[in-house]
This record gives sequence, structure tokens and C-alpha cells, in this order.
Amino acid sequence: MSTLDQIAKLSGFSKATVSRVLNGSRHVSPDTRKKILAIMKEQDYVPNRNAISLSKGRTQQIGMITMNLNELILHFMNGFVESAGRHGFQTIIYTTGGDSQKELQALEDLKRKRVDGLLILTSVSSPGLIASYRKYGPIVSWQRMDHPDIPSVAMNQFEGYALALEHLLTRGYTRIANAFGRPSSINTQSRREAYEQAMAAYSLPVDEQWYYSSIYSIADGERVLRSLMEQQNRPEAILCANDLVAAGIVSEARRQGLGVPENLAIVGFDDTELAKTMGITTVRNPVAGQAENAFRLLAPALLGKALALQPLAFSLAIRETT
Amino acid sequence: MSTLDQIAKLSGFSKATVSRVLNGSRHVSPDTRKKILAIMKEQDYVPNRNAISLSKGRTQQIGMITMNLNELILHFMNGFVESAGRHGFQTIIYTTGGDSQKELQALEDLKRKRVDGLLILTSVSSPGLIASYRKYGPIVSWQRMDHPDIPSVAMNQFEGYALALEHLLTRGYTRIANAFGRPSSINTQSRREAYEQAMAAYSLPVDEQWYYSSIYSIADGERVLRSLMEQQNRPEAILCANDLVAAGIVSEARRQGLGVPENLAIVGFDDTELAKTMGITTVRNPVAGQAENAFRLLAPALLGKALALQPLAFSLAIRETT
DNA sequence: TTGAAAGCGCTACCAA
DNA sequence: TTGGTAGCGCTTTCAA
Repeated sequence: MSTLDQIAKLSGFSKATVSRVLNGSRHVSPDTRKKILAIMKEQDYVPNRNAISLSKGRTQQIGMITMNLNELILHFMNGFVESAGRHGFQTIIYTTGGDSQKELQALEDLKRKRVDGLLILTSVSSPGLIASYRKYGPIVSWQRMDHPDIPSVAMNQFEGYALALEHLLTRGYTRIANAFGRPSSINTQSRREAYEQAMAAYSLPVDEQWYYSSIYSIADGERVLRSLMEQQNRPEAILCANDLVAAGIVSEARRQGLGVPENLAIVGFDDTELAKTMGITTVRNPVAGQAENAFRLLAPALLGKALALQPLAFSLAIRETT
Repeated sequence: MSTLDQIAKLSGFSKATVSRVLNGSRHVSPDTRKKILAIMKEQDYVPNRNAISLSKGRTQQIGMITMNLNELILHFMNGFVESAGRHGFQTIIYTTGGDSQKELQALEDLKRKRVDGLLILTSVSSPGLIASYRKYGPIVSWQRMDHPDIPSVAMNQFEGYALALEHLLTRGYTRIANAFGRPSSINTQSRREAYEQAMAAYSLPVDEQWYYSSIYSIADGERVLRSLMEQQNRPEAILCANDLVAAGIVSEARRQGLGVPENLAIVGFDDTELAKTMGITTVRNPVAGQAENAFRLLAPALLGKALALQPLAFSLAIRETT
């Protein structure tokens, strides 16, 4: 492995000049540059990244913290990796499994200068703790963080949910149930608001018995459908917390011989591959756009210049379940 | 940000001693250690990883190269990240999108000492090119590489396929079709062998018209089912290249009103979440085990000691499609 | 048990 | 345009 020093010796120029060639400085004569480049090529030279990182105090790496990996998160990561890559940044994944110690490890890596910035996808640490690492570098979050120092790219799901409702209502569905996720979350609140406003707009009653809560997974979805079957006064449609839940409801409906959408219309959320596969109508979540924006939020600190955020909106993917 | 040097000055000891404390050397008096640790804590000191990496010549990072991310690859990565983490290694993902330039970038990062080793999940580069980077560090592959310097954790799919066949044959299915992937691949060859041997063992004819090739995706699966419907002499069962294909066949069968498994039994391959969701019988691929083994193959170079590979086997996940 | 000092490979400032 | 040189923050002999 040849080093910059060796290239300098072999070429007869100083390390400084070689470094200039490396960094594309204009203060090198074309002739000198050519000679040095030739020697580099001949020696199969590549600069050592650690030396660069140490010297510059930056690594060109960004850490992405997540409790686990699922399709949606993956999508987000892909978008982020892409955006970061365009600006010369690599990414490294910290999967914590919800272990706060591992999360701390990742945060410490910002301090230890292994990464120049941090993207938080999902975490268990308190916003306060996370924010205390802001002094070591920029941090951005996917979900809303409720802390002035941690910007996020979270979107108000009111719009998305309203879209889905509008779709169902204009198709004539009036008895519409909801499978919500975490009851206390802002997303659930927004969705609930959207629901109540939409129902009111159509002069339809809001029935609390059509609020399911803490529904997250396929299994949860299956359970919801079964409990729904036992109800008198069944809903004609159901809006789900995410596509997983919708998938669970769809497949359980099939097992139970309940016609979809004749007897029950189903709408998912996020528009994952699963929804596409199963032909589930769903709300398209512009995840890649959010990822791009996440990088842009880091840009001032990383690039020294701000990048304008791009406007994003939910839309509808209408398929076979409505 | 305090440095080792500052800790040394504040404590009155030398940098060497502070370094010893950091690295848990036994040649430090308990008293000294305590004092130094106290100062470190007080100063909120953490060592700079770049300095360590440069000095030691190792980064404790392993790169994972993949063209794209899907459920199976993610599974593998998760297992690998887990294994690597247990031994103090972090991982960094290179998604290349099949771009050979990006792949080269990742390989160069081994040379530039950004990573200590490389795991190749999927790639377009020639084994020869990849192998030429072996001199800069250990490289291991998921798929078979056909190069003596690049070990792989690929499994012979003969066994897995045989398992699925045995399952179908003992259930009385005799007209069994195959949806193969890449025709020239070793996996396809193994599967074909397994098929022909199993059929022979049951004295059943092998009908070439039941060989579908280059079938990879959900859409491909759907197409296969449609073409199958037009055949006279339809098969009673079909073995698929992967779960995606099986999912496509299952959902298209549903649309066409073809009873599964009464009219057509379907078996997938890999046992992904999708197969579980859709209740598809499939061959369980021990991906996490392969990932663990992948790390173990890197161990000699990374840890300086060999770790025994764990034995792995395919098994069957019997669900609703058979 | 402790310290001095020479690296690790590059950048960046100051002169020339 | 080029060179000299002092860092960047840690590890690792070699001595004491």
C-alpha cells in the first residue's frame, strides 16, 4: 500500500503538492499534476480514508438509527442513502432492537466522530437525551420529536386520511370503521380529527364502537376482522393504521368468506409492496421524498449551505379492496 | 471535545498510561487507573474513532454490498449485523443498484481502509475483479462465486427442493410443474436434478412442458398461472423459484377462481414474511444461519481466529396452499 | 508500573 | 506554483 508520502518522494514534489493534486486544487501546474497523477496510477495509490477523516475532522458518514427494519423503513433508508450519496456521504445503519444502550452507542458515535450526522428513524430514547448530542453534530428525525433542536420530516397524516375518507364517502360508504395505531400518537389524533370532520361534512354519525385502537400488525388485523364479524351493525368499510393491518384484514376476510369489497371495503396506509401485491387500496406515503428532505435538513451543518425542502403530499392508490 | 492528551495533562500521567487505561491494559496500578477514569468521566471524554482507526490500521467496520434491498436480503443483513455486532464490528451498506461503478467504489473502500472486510450479497462484477481486492482484506459472498479466494455461504438447494417434492408426492400429487429462476444458475440445475430424481423414484414421467424458466417476480408468477390455465393437461401442483412467484400464482389463481390447493397446490421458496402472510407452503431457507456463517468466514482475518461454521439445513413450512 | 517519542497518512497554514 | 512543517488524536515500541 503506497502512501501520499511515497508518491511525493517518487515524484520529486512535496506532500503538499501531492495533496493539492488529490484535492483538485487549482494551484498546481498542469505538468506537475500530470506527472503526479501518472505516478499515483502506476503505484495503484488511493488515499487512506482514516487519515483524511482524522485530519479533516469529518468522516463523510451519516448514521441511521432504527429499532428494526421493515419495508417502510427500508424505503426511507433507500431514499436517504441515495440523497446522501449524491452529496458524497455514506450511511451506516444502527439497528438497536429497541435497546437503549445500543441507541446510546450510536449517539456516542457522533461524539466519537465516526459519523458526521445522525438520522433517527425510530428510537426509544427521550428527545431530551437525543438533543443533548446536538452539540456534536446535526440530528434529524423521521417522526416528530417534540424538541426544538431535533427537526423532523414527519407529515401531518390528516390530509392522507382525509383523502381515503373522501374516496370511501364518494363511493357511497357511510358506515366506516377505523383501525388506529398507538392511541396517544399525534398521527392517531390527526386521523381521528380527519374522520370526525369528514363524517360531519357528510352529516353522518360518528360511532365510537368503530374505533379500534393499538392495531399494528397482520395478526392484529386478523383479530379486528374476527371481532368485527361478531358485531351486529357491521361497518361497510374500514380504514387501517397501515398496510400490514389491511393485509391481515383482507386475508382473514377471505378465510371467513366475507366479500371484499362488496361486504367490506378496506383501505391501507403507506402503499408498501405488500399492498401492491395484495391489491389493497391504500394511501400513498411519499417516503422517498421525506428521506430526501431529511438529508436536506442536515445539509446546512454538513454542506455548509441550506437546501430548500421539497413540498410533499399524500395521494391515493386505488386497487381492488374498495 | 477533550482529547487523550488533555486527559494525560490533567491527570499528571503520560499519554501512554492513559492509553493503557483505555485499552484495559493490566500494567496500570489500580490507583492510577481510578484517577484517570475519574478525570475521563469528569471531562466527558470519549476517544476519537478516526484516530484509533488510523493508528491501528483497522476500522472495525464491514461493508455489505448489494444491488438492491428486498426482504430476503434484509433478513440476511440483519443476521449479519447481529453477528458482526457481537464481535465489535459495525456494518455499512453499499446499495449499488447494479451499477458496476458503485460496486467498484465499495471495493475501493476496502483498499482505502474504510472497511476491514466485505460481504457481497448480490453483485454484477466478475469474480475475478472482486478477487483482485482480496489482497486488501477478507471478502465473503452469499452466492457462490466460482473463485477460490471468495468463500461463500451458499447452500445446495437440492435438499430444499427435494423436501418440497417429497411433501407433494406423499400427498399424492403426481403432475408437478416447476417455475425456475435463471436457467443457467446452479440453483436451477440443483432443483432440476432434485425434480428428476424424485419423479424417477416415484416412477413418474418428467414432462418438459412443466418447466417454466426465468420466473422471478410476482408478475411472472401471475403470467405463469394464466398460461397454465390455457394448457390442456394441467399440473396439480407447482414448485416456485421463490415466495414472490408463489404469491403471484396464488393471487392470480384466486382471481381466476381456481381452487388452491384443490385444483392447484403451490409451494414457495425461502419462507419470507410474504409467504407467512399469504399462508403459502414454502421451503424455509435458514438465512440467518447463513449470515452468521458469513461472519465466521471472515473471522480468521478479522479476529485472528477461526470460528467453526454451523451446520444448516432447509426445512418445510406447511401452510394452506398444499 | 510509567514515560518519551516515533509513528499512522493526510491536511492546511505560512513562506518562499 | 511549490515546499516546509505543524498538526489531527491515538497506539506502540523501547527504556527506565
